Amino acid sequence: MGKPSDLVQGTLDLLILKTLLLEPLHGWAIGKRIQQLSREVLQVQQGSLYPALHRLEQQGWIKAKWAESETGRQAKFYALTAAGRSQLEKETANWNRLSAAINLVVGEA
Amino acid sequence: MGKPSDLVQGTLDLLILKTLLLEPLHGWAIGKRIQQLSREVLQVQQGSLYPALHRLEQQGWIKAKWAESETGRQAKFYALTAAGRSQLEKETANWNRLSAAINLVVGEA
DNA sequence: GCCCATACCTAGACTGTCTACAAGGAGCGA
DNA sequence: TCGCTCCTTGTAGACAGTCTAGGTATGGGC
Repeated sequence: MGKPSDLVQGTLDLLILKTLLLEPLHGWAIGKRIQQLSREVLQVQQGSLYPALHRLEQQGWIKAKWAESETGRQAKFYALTAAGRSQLEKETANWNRLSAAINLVVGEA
Repeated sequence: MGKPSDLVQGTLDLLILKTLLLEPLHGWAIGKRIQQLSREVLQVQQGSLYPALHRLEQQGWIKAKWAESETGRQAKFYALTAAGRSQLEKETANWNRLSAAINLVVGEA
């Protein structure tokens, strides 16, 4: 599992889906966006990111399309599907449930 | 990784250390305690719990001692060491940092 | 005698993340 | 033109924590 210093295991899918909720993005931008939104706390390694994207695409939660990036190059843009949106809701609820439960254990005198 | 439905990956050590902060407990009781404190949300499987305890003991964060349980049987009681206490602080801080970062990403319109 | 709750343990599979590497194009300064 | 940096995608292999599924043993209640 490497070192769980950059990410909490099992939350990457959630983070990716969430960043795609507003607009389609290409892989590289997704990593940057997560990093930026988390104020540089979360770092998504490429070796984690790309396999995750392929995983999500295979599940039918996101869909890829080649297009031109902001810098004028070809990039693979991923967009949330309907199934992806419902998956996002599910994962968000689960995260809230579990993190709240952990805080119950951790956060008491 | 099985299914991350019962636990958030990488948080079990933290949960165990925290439950041992107040008083030494034996393995079986630790699992029950976590389950109870989290209001039945977190379920610690024995196949996760015992390897984790051995791992923590090997790191010098907890220390085992055989004693009699509440039900009058022999049980292995684990107590937090000094190193374990500082590790608990470290892991707590890390959890707060990371979960806050995730919430920054997830919890915005 | 039998089952259930307590209490410990392990082997093997699963899987997500990490490190490290590979590859290529665009822009830019020297 | 050479080399550097940034963008952009990707793979292979190692690593490690959790799960499933099994095992052993004791004591109490029926």
